[in-house]
Amino acid sequence: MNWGEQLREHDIRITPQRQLVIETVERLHHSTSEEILSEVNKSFQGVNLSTIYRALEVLEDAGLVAHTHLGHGAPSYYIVNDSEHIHLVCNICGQSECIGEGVANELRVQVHAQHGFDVDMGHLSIHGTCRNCTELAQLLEPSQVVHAH
Amino acid sequence: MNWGEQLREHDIRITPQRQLVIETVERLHHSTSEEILSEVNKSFQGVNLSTIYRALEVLEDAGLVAHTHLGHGAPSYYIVNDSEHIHLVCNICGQSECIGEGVANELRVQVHAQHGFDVDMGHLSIHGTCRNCTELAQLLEPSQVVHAH
DNA sequence: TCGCATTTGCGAACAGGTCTCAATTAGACT
DNA sequence: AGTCTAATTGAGACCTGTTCGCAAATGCGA
Repeated sequence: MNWGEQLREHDIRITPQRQLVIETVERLHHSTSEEILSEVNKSFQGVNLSTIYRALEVLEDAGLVAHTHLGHGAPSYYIVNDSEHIHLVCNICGQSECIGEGVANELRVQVHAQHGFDVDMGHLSIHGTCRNCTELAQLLEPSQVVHAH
Repeated sequence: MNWGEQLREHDIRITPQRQLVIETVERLHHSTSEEILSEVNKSFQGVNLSTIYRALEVLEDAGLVAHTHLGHGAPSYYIVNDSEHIHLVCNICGQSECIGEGVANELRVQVHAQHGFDVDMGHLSIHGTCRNCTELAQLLEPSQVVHAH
């Protein structure tokens, strides 16, 4: 099923703006609303930021895109049928890396068994300290370590 | 070691405002900056919101308090030496429940082994659908399900 | 091709958080 | 106890990310 059909299933009209948003999110893999806007505006001026937000909202409801939070700023949007992955976000350097969702399978099963809670894996962002920053921190006084955001 | 000593260790001055913030965060268990402000203002008027933010920042650096994100709005602060726990946040009803961090132990070990990444368990919030909302959703048309935030 | 509900652009408004700066104050040192 | 000074505070302007209201434009079923 292509995205046009998916939208029609949800009684959502197909517009150039929405098509642009889907294509841009797909192309950028992970992007904030501002990034999507400036990318869209490279080929079509006059598309409004609130239109981007509204498009992302309906596309998210339709299950075509999803978002997660990398860092404290704007959320990051991605195409749902991209291979499932979760994010490791470093609190110190702010960089994030994608990993397969396999490591969280045990977690999902246990949380469901023990609490009846259905984990949204795509939304899962794991914060902590990446390998690089752990190694760097060992060379520095604790007081010299500055956190991102 | 009490919090006064912990602050002095980090060359952070002890002020009535900071004491109020620590006591309030401890009393409320989970609270946003606005909630802390209005709670503090019940006993002492004139404390400023930016002071709350600055206090939370230094207390977080000193390792006394930490925050996590429940929902899309303001982050939620808590005392670190409260028994370690992680949060399940329901995307539909918006409610969150605390669970022991045991279920994520396997995740932490694997992420460290495979990626050298040190998971910040206190910051971990797991989003998804709670038992209640899963059951309710089965009684409704999909289109009737309205998500929180 | 018409009709109309949906969608858009635009600007104002809002929420959460940060910054600047003058006035105050904690705490080290007489 | 009194002095000094860097850290801290209150007040308010400002910034970023997001939502809202409304008139004009438009997708799409009939």
